[in-house]
Formats: sequence, C-alpha cells, structure tokens
Amino acid sequence: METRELRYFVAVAEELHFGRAAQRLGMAQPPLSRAIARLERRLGTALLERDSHGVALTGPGRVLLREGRAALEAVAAAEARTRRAGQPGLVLAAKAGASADLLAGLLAAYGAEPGAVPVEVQLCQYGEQGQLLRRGEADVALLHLPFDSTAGLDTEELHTEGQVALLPAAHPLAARRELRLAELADLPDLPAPRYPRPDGSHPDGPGPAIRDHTQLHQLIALGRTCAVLPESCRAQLGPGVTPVPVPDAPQVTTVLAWPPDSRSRPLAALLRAATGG
Amino acid sequence: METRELRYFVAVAEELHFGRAAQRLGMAQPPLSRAIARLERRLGTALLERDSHGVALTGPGRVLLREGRAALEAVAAAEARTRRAGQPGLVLAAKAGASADLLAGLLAAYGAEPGAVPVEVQLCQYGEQGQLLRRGEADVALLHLPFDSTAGLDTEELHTEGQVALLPAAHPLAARRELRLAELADLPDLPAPRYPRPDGSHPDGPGPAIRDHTQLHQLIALGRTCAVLPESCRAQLGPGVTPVPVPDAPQVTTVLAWPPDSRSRPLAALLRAATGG
DNA sequence: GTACGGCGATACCCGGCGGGTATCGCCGGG
DNA sequence: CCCGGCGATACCCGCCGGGTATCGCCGTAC
Repeated sequence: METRELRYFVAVAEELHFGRAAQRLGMAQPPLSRAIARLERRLGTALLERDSHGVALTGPGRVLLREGRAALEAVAAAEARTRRAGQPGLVLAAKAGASADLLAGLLAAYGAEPGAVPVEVQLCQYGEQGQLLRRGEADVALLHLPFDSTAGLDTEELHTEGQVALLPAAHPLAARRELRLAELADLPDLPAPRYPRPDGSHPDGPGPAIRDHTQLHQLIALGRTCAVLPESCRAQLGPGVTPVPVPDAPQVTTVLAWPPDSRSRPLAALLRAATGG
Repeated sequence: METRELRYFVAVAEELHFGRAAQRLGMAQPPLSRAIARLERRLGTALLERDSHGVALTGPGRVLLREGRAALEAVAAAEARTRRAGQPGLVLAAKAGASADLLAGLLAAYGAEPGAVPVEVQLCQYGEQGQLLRRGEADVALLHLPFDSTAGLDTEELHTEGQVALLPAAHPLAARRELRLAELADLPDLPAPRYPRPDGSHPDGPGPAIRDHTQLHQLIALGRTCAVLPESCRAQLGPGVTPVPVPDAPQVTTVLAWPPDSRSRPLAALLRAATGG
C-alpha cells in the first residue's frame, strides 16, 4: 500500500463524498474513484458502501481509516524527524507561561555545556507540546503531569510542586489563606475554564474555552473564571489575579519528554544539564 | 514520502550496498540509486555517505532508518488489520503449551455466547503473540506478565498464579519440597534456557536456545536445562520432568491483550466471556 | 410522468515517472 | 598498470496515474 493511496482513502472516508475529497486532494474525481476501487480490490474487501444516499464506511473501512491515519502520521513523523536531524540545533517545546524559571535555568545550564547547540524554544498552547513531539516537529518538550500524557515517550522528572488557585482579586475567595478543591468546584460566578483535549477540541460546559496561558490570565483578571495551576505560575502574575494555595490539589510534576530511542548527542547533553549531572 | 521510497531506503540502509539492496528488492541498481538521491534531495539532507570504502549512514540516515521501519510497520499493520476486518472470525494468539486450561475455558465460554464467531487459535513460539498483535495478524492474544510486554496494548487481567521449577526427574533438586530462585541460578549442570528477545534473536550463554514449550519440555526431560514456569503448566507435564514450587519467584499474570481502539463486536463479546461478565 | 441535476463509474487519451540496459568515473589491490 | 567492483550517469521504453468526456442511476421538482 502506498501512502498516496492511504491519503486518498482517508480523504474520501472523512468527506464521505468522492467529489469533495478529490477537490481537497487537488485532483479530479475519476482517478480518485479508480484509486479507491483498486485499493479495495487489492485488499480483497469493500471499504466504502456506495448507494444512492451517498457514501458510507464499511467495517473494514472504519479499521483502515483509524489505522491508516496512524500510519500516515508515522510516515509524516519519520519525514519530519529526518528533516530535523539534518539541521543543526534542538527544538524544545514548552507550554507558554508555565515553568518559566525552570525553563530559563535549563537553557542557561545547557548553554554553559561544552559543545552546546542552539536551542529553538517553541512556546505552545495547552497540550500542544506532546503533538509537536509525536509529529517530529520538536526534539524535546516540557510536560506537566498529570495534565499532559507521556504515553509513548521517554521522560525525566525535573520538578514537583503544589498548586494554587488563581482568582480574580476582587472575588470573596481571594481573601482566603487556603482553599480546598471542593470549594472551587461549581462556583456559579466562576465557571471552570475548558482546556483543549489532546485532539484540540474543547469539552462542553459553561466556562470559557482556553487555548493558552495569556487568555486564562486575562479572563481571570476580568472575573470570568478561575483556575488551579502549579505554584511556579506566581512569578508571572499581573494585577487583578490573586493566588491562593490549594493543599489538596494534586502535585504537578514537570518532566522533560522525548521520543523513545532518539537520544542524539545534543539531546543527551540537554538531559545531562537538566538533571544537573 | 511514498512507502516504496521508504522500503528502498531501508533496504539500502540495511545492506549498506546498493547492488545487494537492489537485488533484494528485485530491481536493478541504477533506479535504486536515483530513487535514494531523489529522496535525499526532497528531504534536503544526505542520508548516506558514499565513498570509496563503501556506503555508511549519516545521522539523519540513522533517524530515517529507525523511524522509517516503524512507519513501514504501521502501514503493514494497517493493511493486515483491514484485511482481517474483511474476513469473518477472530484470530487469537496464545503461547503454545501455556495456560491451556484457561484458554479452553475461555473458548468454551465464548462459544456459548449468542452470536459467537469462529475463533482461529494461533499457537505461537515464545514472545511471538505480541508481534502478531502489533503486526495486525491477530485480533487478541494471551500474554503473560511480566514476561511479555504489553506496551501499546489494551489488556484485561484473567488470572494470577505462582511459579514452579521444572527439573529433570533424576536431578537431585527434583526431590526437594520447595526451591528458592537463588538455588536455581547458575547451576553448572542445568544452564538456564535462552528465551528469544522481542526481535527474535537469542541472548548469549551456555544454555540451549528455546523457541517453544515442546523444545523446553524435551530438553528438561533430557537433563539439559531447567526452567521456572507458571504453575498451570503442571497439567501438560509428561514423564521425566518434575515440578517443584518456587515461592519467591514473581507471580505470573495471564492477560488478554488487544490493539487499542479495536474493540469490534466479536472482540467485545470475547472479553465479556473471558471476564465472566 | 418527465425533465433535470447530482454523483459515482466508465471510456479513452496522454505525459511523466519508474524501471531497464549500457556505460562512465573513481578507486583500490594485485 | 591493469583490472575489477561499485555507485552515478545517460538514454530509452512501457505503464500507470491523472485528465476530459460521458454514461447510468436515482431522487426530486413541477
């Protein structure tokens, strides 16, 4: 199976319409129809059900859509990582606005190593670092457990800290010495922000949809929401936002993560610098 | 990047010789040279170093070899799983000679379910079940923790048991009531069997290289080796092999494993039958 | 009932690309 | 110095992937 055929099939399976899929692929409809028919012949099974109502996926078609997407991602990651390996320097992905001091220290420590290469810092929206790593567009990322998933990645723990609630300065709870998680749940005047899922979509709910730290900070200052974040975010707080410790919130661990089996020399040096070894 | 190009590159990278790689691919050498050159041009980086001493991989080349193999496996798995989805029935992979009673009970329980489909049982050599699953050639497998890796698979625990040492009946230790692991280590007359690694190769050592249960059983009966296996293997023992409990050996858990996100209806029914729910 | 429009399949044509053979250029060894 | 091994280059061909035109089938609207 060639990747071109897979791309064709995925396009048709997503559009469920040969004409639109062909348009998306920048080609005419007939060769697309033929390519899919050939693919079905070679696989020995129908992938799509064509009837007068339109196009639908068969069982094997659903399987190939899921597996084919994964395979295409693997091919794209292979290509991206090879391209990256051909260029000097490292790309480090980090959540914008999180662990800023730790990141600065890490970069300084690595920069002092002999033979350090330039590090490009890619600041990400929530949850995007893992995608950049998995897609091969970054060499290493700062992730925060338990929020980010490290499945399929190698990791090194850097730092563990408690969390604080960030509240609008004018809110009654902002005067408290401490808060419990339960007190912050279901506040009618401060609906919880909706963080993106790994696929980029947002869950439903009353709170604002959040993509990055700046949005969140500003919405808290405006009194529209509140959040529970690692203590280290205190360093970035502006006026209008008050931190209150939340002792029963889970501890947050900041980890360096990288794709397995990809310890290049610069990456190994970065890890050494990060762990102080 | 097309899978054909990846296959070409992997062949050359493995052979480090254009002529042999072309032969392996069933084509002539010139088009292979051109294909690799085109790939390098498109990726914007050299993958192979050609000099008078021969061909060597560059850094990016090593990256593409590793990542490209993974991508090719993903494509092959997508194809195999799609083919499998087009055929009726389930394929269950199990280690030959292990958990036989549990497997029989599982098949009986599933067979009694309404709408059960035929189950083809693929009996494997040691460690092969995981490969069959990952390659898409089986739908579900019986694995044994901590021996088999379940990384990247969904699992359901079925059974946990202790282990027994299997010794030649004539061996002095066979008369013992119990044994400790330390007593079985480094016996000069019974060198430990060498089980295959996940890639199929065998570690070095004095003991016999083992591929399946029958080999192992027979070599024990011949007094050439000994082994520590889950208690349930007692049911398969023939003459010449004596089981002795080893209380300090790790517990073995038998699990059903399947590729994530692949719960087809028959697979779901099998899991239901397996867990007695 | 008929005419029309939307959609996928088919028919047919063409150009480029993938693959083949012949040969070159380079280098190292006998 | 010649030869042999190996990868690159030159050049040619056939096929396959893609394009246009058109068909066949339905569902719908009047």
